[in-house]
Amino acid sequence: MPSKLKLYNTYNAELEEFEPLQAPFVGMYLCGPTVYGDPHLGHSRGPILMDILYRYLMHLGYKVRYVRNITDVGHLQNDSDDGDDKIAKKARLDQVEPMEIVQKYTIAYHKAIDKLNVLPPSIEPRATAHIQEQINMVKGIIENGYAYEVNGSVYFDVLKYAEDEDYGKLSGRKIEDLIAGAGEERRALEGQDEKRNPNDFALWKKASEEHIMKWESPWGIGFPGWHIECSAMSSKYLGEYFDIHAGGMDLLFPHHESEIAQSTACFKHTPCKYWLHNNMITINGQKMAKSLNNGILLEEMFSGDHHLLDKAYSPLTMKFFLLMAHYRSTVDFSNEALSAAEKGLKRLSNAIEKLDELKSSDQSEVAVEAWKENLYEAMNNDLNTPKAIAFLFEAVKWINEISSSKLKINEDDLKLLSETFKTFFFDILGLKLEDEGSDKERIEGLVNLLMELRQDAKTEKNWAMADKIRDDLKNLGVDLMDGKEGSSFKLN
RNA sequence: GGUCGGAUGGCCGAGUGGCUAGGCAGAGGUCUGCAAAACCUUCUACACCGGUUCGAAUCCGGUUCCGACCUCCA
Repeated sequence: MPSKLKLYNTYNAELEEFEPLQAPFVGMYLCGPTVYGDPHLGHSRGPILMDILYRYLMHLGYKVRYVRNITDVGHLQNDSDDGDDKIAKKARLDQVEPMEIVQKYTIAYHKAIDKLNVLPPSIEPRATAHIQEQINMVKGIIENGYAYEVNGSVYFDVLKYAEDEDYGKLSGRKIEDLIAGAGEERRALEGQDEKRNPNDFALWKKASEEHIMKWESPWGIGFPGWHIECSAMSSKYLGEYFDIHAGGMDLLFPHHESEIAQSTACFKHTPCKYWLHNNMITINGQKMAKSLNNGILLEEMFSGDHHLLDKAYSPLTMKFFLLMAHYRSTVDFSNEALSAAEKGLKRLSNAIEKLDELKSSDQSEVAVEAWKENLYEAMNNDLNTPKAIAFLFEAVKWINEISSSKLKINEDDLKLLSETFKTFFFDILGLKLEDEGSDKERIEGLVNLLMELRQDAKTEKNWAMADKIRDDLKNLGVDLMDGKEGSSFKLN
């Protein structure tokens, strides 16, 4: 292998060579979804990024433990809310148990994510199943003097922490700016009067009477602060210092910054070595927001049932589309861009299907070895999937030319080309050939029969009949193509 | 307002001091009864203004525009 994997570490704001703490083992953590609603586009990018990383690390021979949590302790509903637990609130509206909501949307999340051919994580812990771990961590932080209790709530003492540690390093913020930015409005917000400093954040919150999801703790009945769950679960399953922690850029501050502070306050060192952050998704150039009425659920994307979508886009089209952009760039969804991805993926898929039928020659006019190195080089350069895909398209051109005998390749090169192409397509990028349905064989037989009839018509120069067969089949979603060696067909 | 990131051809998107990114769309051609597919060829580019340099889309400064975060919550 010519180069080593390099990842952009947000923590140091630079590209760094990836060195596992304890090779060949790698531990990685992704902040998972809050399961109080149907999964939308924004829920897909993190898992897809991590899926690529997970697959690639395993491909490189690492033994990876991948932890992706389910946040099932919701808190506030949204910015206009009044302090109820997010999940509990919805539960009351729907007259069901909170865990029923959690169950429903966890399943919805899995269903949608599975369609993207994303591998399941090694461990998928739930926040509600780790309350004790969270309490223990809060205790540890209090013992170390970085948190204080007020009226049954526990807050992290940011100023105290900032005296000893570099608070704000991850998100590039200075504590002075944060203090200066604390305006009047903040004081009006719930719980602010209990804090010593507006920047302090809750580790444990006292639960009100109506609050449904609550637990006993040394500080009374309450529920954990948001940030602590990831710290508690990642340290439990990956250790107090692990390799990779990832999430969306929107989580950089305050969530990840707080995780670092909590872990450092509790364990005396940062939680992990590499921080990866994927950029956000926009739709027609605008961010996805309820107020803009442009939020798209994953199921809506797959069914096409949304006012901004011209048609349905398959899960793999969507995955491929996301992979055509680098994970640290924003990616803009539009019908035009999605259909471009759809056609591009088809081009790759067609090439894969041709791969096994290629004939080798004695000589080779293709630099397969260098091409393979380019592919790895692209992946090693901070998982540059768009570049890797560009190289796959280069190979598509070769495959097509070899197929039409315009280019020669010898047996060894063909084998290498085929193996490498398939490895990247299936194993590393996690793509699949789109399912053409279970009746495939029967359809093939039927279409072959019609093609024979059409061939007879053509022999008799009965063009009207030949065209009728072709056109009617096209209306049924079967495209006929006449080639030198007879006709072939493709299902749409 | 603060912090950070971005602005590439009709669309999407890599790249980076001198060498074709790639996909989609467009144009011409090969093939074909016609068409499609495939292949070949090809057009459109680096927001704006200065500067550094033999040379800048790439580095530096400024301008404009866009995005994320900057509160409780997730």
